[in-house]
Amino acid sequence: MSIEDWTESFVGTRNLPRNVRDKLLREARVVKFAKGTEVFGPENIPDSLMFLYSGCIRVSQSSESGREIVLYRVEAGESCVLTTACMLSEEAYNAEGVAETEVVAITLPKPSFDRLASEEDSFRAFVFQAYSRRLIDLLRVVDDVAFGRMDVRLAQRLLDLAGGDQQLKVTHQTLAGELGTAREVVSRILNDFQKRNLIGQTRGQISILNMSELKRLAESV
Amino acid sequence: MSIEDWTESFVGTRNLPRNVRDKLLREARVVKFAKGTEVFGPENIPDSLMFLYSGCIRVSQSSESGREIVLYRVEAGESCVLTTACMLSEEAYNAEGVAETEVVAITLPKPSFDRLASEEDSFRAFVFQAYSRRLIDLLRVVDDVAFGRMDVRLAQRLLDLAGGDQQLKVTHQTLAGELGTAREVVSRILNDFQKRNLIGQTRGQISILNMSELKRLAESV
DNA sequence: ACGCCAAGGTGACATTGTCACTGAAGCCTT
DNA sequence: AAGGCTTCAGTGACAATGTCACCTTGGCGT
Repeated sequence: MSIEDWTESFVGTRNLPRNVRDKLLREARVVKFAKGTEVFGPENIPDSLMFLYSGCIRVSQSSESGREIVLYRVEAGESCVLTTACMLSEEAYNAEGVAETEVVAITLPKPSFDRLASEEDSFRAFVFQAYSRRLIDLLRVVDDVAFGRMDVRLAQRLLDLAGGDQQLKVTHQTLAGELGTAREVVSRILNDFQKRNLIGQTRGQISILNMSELKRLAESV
Repeated sequence: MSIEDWTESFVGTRNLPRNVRDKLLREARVVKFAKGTEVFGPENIPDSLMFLYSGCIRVSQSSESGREIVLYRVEAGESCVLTTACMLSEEAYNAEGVAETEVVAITLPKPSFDRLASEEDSFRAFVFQAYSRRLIDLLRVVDDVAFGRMDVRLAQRLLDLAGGDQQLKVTHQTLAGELGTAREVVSRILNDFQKRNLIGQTRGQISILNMSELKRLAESV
């Protein structure tokens, strides 16, 4: 599929009438972000709605003390509502989105967005759904951070990031940033995992040795 | 203002044409909840959108282990979007809303909501704004829980709940539930506050003795 | 007066966060 | 190959927070 056909990629647009989609293709702009680039941040609030055509955006929040926590990831086909949320309610916030891979996004100017949200039920449902998903994501984060054990959360995140693989290239510091904790804590727990032969470690790399046991730990709520 | 005029109470409806408002008054239902009642919960998901005419709903999340944390409060004039969020994305969640005072709410059936969101810009903006506010609220909660010091958070919450007053009727357990921590932790910190003459305590009651110093502590991010 | 129950206190211990270091691995440059 | 730099990880001490078991107290109803 060529990028000209991006309306095909989103559940909110793929069922729209052909003429509406053609209009969208004219009105929207396609934007690319290199891996590692900031897509949005406290200093950099886009004034249009964004849809992710391809790639992955990591949305995280950071404290003054330098700690960081990953809130969720925006994947292809999803919409990034946090920027719009912030646009609407003019409160400060300190979340930022970083392109985790190369990212191709569609930005829709606010007037086009408004018209679409008003005229097209399926598009409006898509946007509401996007908001809802993020709310639920954040509920999950709150639950984890407030009530979860760090070793369990780390086990979960290892499995998530590995994505079925056994090898995993990630530093302790990065894992700490995923979970909103300190590197030392991650190191302690990983060393414990290693002693229990759940994982092996080399510099910047982790290999899962006992996936089933790690899963058991991750689910031992 | 009589309750017949509720469309006057919401920024999303008060500027609608008279005939639209009249239609709303016919379609919506007015619901009351007694203080302490569960407005929604994991077992009890309403299938309509709710607007709070009067009172206050405390939205909290609880863990299996019995701990609890207050996510935000829905005040009069606001909309409670979490229920809709959950309706849309059919994921489980364990947040619940409890009427903190007597509550009068307006429930709008989904078809009416859809029509309104489609036809009326100001109503749609109102709903988006409601979603946005909750997203921002949750970002704040994540920030506090992940990075905040408990004594600072407790000082903030005391001042919030006191609302300018000096006296405050609240138990340690309730405060723990506000912050997502354990009663013992609250007791420890309150005893520390007392030793420093910031507050006085009797059973079920706290009096703020040194408001300015408590504020200083609450803002010492 | 009595018993009951919710509210709160306490000490021991586990987990997590912070700080100040140290050591080690990889990657330059020469 | 040798040195030197930077990033990554390990460590011990301590502080903050969470958990557990158990105790005391205040207020209430009978």
